[in-house]
This record gives sequence, C-alpha cells and structure tokens, in this order.
Amino acid sequence: MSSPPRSGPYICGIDAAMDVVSGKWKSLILWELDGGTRRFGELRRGLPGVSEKMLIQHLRELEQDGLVHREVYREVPPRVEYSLTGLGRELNAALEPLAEWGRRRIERIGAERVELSQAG
Amino acid sequence: MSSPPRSGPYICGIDAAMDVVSGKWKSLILWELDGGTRRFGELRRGLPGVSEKMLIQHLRELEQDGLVHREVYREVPPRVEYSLTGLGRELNAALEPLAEWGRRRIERIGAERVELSQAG
DNA sequence: TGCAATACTTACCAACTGGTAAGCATGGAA
DNA sequence: TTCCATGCTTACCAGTTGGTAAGTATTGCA
Repeated sequence: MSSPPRSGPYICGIDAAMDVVSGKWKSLILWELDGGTRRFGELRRGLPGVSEKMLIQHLRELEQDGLVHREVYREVPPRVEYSLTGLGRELNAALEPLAEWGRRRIERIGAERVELSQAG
Repeated sequence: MSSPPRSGPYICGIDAAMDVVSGKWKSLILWELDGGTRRFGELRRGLPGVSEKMLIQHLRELEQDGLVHREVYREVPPRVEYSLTGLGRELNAALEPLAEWGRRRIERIGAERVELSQAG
C-alpha cells in the first residue's frame, strides 16, 4: 500500500517539483502545516472534505519525500504530530509566487472559494 | 470531448494555479512555448513520448484558460502555430521558483533526467 | 491512381486516483 | 462489559487520465 518515494526520471525541475506536490490534498496539507505542528485529527478537521485514507496516504508520501516530519507519542489514545521539515518550508516558499498567480486568477475569472476554517 | 474551461470553486491560490497546470504535459508545453512560437508538429517532436491526442487536448485546455494562443493558417497541408499569451508568460514566471526547487531536488536525490531535445 | 504531409478526431481500453465504509488496537471511564 | 477516543488499515468501487491505433480532409506530386 505504501508507495515508494517518488524518484525520476524527470524532464526538468518543474516535473520533479510537481511529482512531489501532485495529489488532491498535498499542497493544502503543506499550507496547513506552515502554520505549525498539527495532530492528525487537527489536520483532518482543518481540511474539510479530505478522507482519512487520503490524508494518511498523502502524509506518508510527504514524509517519504522529506517534506514532513512525523512524531509519534506512545500514549493511549495515540497522539501523532506532523510538522514541516526545512525542505518542506523551502517548497512552500517556492510555491508562493504560484499561489499569488492563482489568487489573481481567482479574481480574474471570478471563481468561487470553498469555505475553509483556516487556509488562505 | 472538449472540456469546459477550468473554474472553481477553489480553496486557495495554489489550488487555482494547479488546476490550470495539472496534466502530464502541460507545464512542459508551457516550457517549450517559452522559447517562442511552435507549430503542432514541432511541439510533438519537442516532447518525446507525448501522444497526439494528449498534446491536442492539453493545448486546447491551455487555450481555453487563456495561456496559449492558437493561430491557424489555411494552407495545404495545414499549418497551426501555438504561442504563449501574456498570462501564459506570467504563469511561467511564477513557476520559476518551483522549477528551481525541483532542480535542486533532482540533484539531491540523484534522479535521472529524461533525454529531451530542448527542455531545461 | 495512389501516396505524402499536416493537424487533428475517434473508439477503445488499462492504469491510476480518490471516495466510502468497515475493522483494528489500546487503556481508561462508566 | 461496553463504550470512547485516536490514528490508522483494508477491501471495494467509480470516475478520471492517458495511451494505442486507426480514420479524416486537402492538395501536390510521381
């Protein structure tokens, strides 16, 4: 079930960056974690619409790709905390201009925005 | 067959930008066109591995989203030229930091590069 | 008459992606 | 003994994505 980490071959940098970020919820997870450490349940509640299966799968892949750190506390009930690694923060920074372009696109075409508790 | 232009609702800017750029060959097409106007056949030869079906489908969608301009010359055999619009050039510029991050990732993980005639 | 060149168009199909819903493990509280 | 909370795990299924391969239209050339 757990796929291997994404490796090439790649055609160019975009290709290599997209590979790590594509997946319906990945960039949103990165965005959420930019706000700081989050527990699994907090992420789930912060991303309305995500299924547990996809949230875990994407978190695992982001972890394999070195973007997210997973810390398990052996308690009952279990507690697991997710946070960005340095690499993850760098990726988020590199995504900023694209995000800005996207925000202008939303205005240009007058697209609706999904209601979200905390994401911008 | 021709899908409607991509519209929201979107969660954030990243979401709105990704929507326009996701598709196996889209960012590569944009990259190729950054080098200037290209005929359909030139694009096909410049992106080894792309099928005619997908190349046309992606070009049509990029055109619908205002990123690519399509110019038809009524000759025989037919000639069709594709080029970037201002919006397309802006998107490419916004993709640059991501491309740079991806290039570093390729080095970091020692990924292979696909052989391509002209793409970097 | 038939083939070449170019830019598509279409039908069909396999693989991938993501959703639903149920189950698992643990220990403490009721 | 049953239920709760949490963080998963699994099986199954439908929709989307992209590939292959064949067909279309037009004119010039052999």
